[in-house]
Amino acid sequence: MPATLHDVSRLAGVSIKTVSNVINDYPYVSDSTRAKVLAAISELDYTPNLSARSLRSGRTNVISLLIPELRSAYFAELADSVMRAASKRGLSVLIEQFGNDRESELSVLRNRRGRSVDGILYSVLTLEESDRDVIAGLKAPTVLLGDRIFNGPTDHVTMQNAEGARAATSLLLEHGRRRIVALGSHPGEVVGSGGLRLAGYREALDAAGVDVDERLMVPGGTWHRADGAQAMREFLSRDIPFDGIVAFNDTLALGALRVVQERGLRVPEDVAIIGFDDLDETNYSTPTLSTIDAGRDAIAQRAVELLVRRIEGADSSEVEEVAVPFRIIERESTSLTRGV
Amino acid sequence: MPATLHDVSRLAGVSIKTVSNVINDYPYVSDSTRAKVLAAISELDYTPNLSARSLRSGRTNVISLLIPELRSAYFAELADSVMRAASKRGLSVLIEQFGNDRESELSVLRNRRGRSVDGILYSVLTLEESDRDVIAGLKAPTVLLGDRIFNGPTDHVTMQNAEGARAATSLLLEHGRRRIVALGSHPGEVVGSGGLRLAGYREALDAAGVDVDERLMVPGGTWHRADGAQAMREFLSRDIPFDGIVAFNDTLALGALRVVQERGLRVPEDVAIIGFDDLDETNYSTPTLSTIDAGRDAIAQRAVELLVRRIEGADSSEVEEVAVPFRIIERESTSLTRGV
DNA sequence: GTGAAAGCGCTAACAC
DNA sequence: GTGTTAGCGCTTTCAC
Repeated sequence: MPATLHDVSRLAGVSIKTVSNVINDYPYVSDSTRAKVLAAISELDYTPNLSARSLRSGRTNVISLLIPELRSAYFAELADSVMRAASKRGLSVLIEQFGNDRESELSVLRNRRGRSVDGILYSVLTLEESDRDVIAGLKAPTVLLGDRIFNGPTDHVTMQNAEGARAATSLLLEHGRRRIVALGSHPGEVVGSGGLRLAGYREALDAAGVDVDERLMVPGGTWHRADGAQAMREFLSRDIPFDGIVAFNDTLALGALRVVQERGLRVPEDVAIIGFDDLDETNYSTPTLSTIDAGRDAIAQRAVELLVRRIEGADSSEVEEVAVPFRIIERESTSLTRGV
Repeated sequence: MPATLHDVSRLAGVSIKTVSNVINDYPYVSDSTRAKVLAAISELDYTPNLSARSLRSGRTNVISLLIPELRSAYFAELADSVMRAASKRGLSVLIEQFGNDRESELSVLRNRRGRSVDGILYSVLTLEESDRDVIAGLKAPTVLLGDRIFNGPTDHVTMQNAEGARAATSLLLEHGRRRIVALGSHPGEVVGSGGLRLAGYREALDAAGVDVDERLMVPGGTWHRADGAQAMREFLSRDIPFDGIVAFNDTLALGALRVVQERGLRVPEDVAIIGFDDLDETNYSTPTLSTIDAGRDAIAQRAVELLVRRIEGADSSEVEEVAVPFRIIERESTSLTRGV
């Protein structure tokens, strides 16, 4: 039976309010009273009951992070960033996974009901602008991450997908590559990270006056390593000439890297490869992987910041759209080939 | 202002108790009453206030998972397994990271106080048997994971470290390797995954009548990829002959793999490598990595099961020590070398 | 089958 | 500076 405020107040010989004052750092408590109370707290090993506090205050100090899956390195690193940012503000993070298909994503959104969190960070995977009512129906302030829904009902933090992909593609072009595979595009997709990155790829080719060959746009399933490997195997079997790969995330790139080398092609000499996300791992592949750092850490920080603002309610201003800057990181998989 | 039970009862024209009965599937409610109540709930978009429910019931339906860091693939995969197991039992998981050193681990344990969770799964990194009072001081039923504390104050689920490492080493021995590096050992460590795996390594060598060479025991820092790479660079600079590596986790193995290949050594021809953990990624390295599947998924399931038993309080029996079985998974990094 | 009412532990308005 | 007290929304005992 854990001790309550009441127990503490009795032991310290003061009222319950005084104990509460001490706990909440209310300044006007005499030093001697404070000492008595602290002694009682420590003797009883008292800890506040957070459920009671939440009930009373209407705040839980917990936020939810909705992501497709934690096993993906990108989301693990994102979750880590979010937890650090949240912890600075005294918030805990409850992670909820929804998998990789639209049905389970919808179902998690609909069934989570008011899970008694103060706010929600939701990394959209498959939903679209037309699903905005599902998002508006969430029972807590929400900030969207990801790139499928713009002008949604809530604040939104995103990365510069098109610009990043454009820079990645331009880098390969500068290195003299002309037959560049876009790995991870989904046929006909215009929104979402895939669609936007594909647009950036096209822009770069156009700007350089290089023909766009639809056969070089290789779909990448759910962007896992196996998808990258599988897609490249299939692509290689079609004997289409190529000398570079812009992969739409690092995991795809690493899968492709493996397959390309398996076939005896050298990276970067025969095929230059660049990914997207700057996962820890890209520093340790053979060769190390060039990539776009899309600003995952900044995204987490801005998102938590915006969410806290909404939670505090101090700010009922216009919905914000924030795009954080990206950085191009060149490593071995594209190096030493300038001017070829 | 969210609707309360009271609002619902008023709209449905019944008492608050009846609404509560409907929500909690109490059987003796007439169909017509139930229908009225459900209609009111849906009209008001009512969701129970979990804080109030927790305050009243003393249960939060949340468990904490304490791990060193989510960015490590192993812990991301473990967290995923735990969340799935927990979700089957209606529990949410609050992940708390404590980093990689003893001080922060202790500090998180001490300061988390009664964070109002029903139970705690704690993956021990640096604490030892002598720290058992810190663990006993946790304010909720706890199940330990990992391999530093046996005969602790709580249930404990572990993997077969020594047996797994022994099997891994034996595999290389069977392939004719005699100069096998133990990567990730910490000098003088006897407890913990590192100490146990090193013991298994020694056992295998002894059983095969192969001399143990202390110079082949290479420390691996915090078992990250960079540690594996760094340790192997240093080891290679010392020109000690070797033909195999038993790495104490997959991440170390992947870091080592990279460095070994960088130096022009062929895997598995010149150096056979085997890891530990069966990370998703080991299927996609070049070459694919042989490894020990230590049963991460089974560990998560058993741990949640044990924790739930303690939470329900139905069972105050003896503390349990559970070791889940392991599996050896042979891939390219050790293949084609039998009998060399 | 349904209703009235107590109380979980805390915070904060208000009184002294 | 400190004490009293109402009430957050829910579950549950006990009447009816």
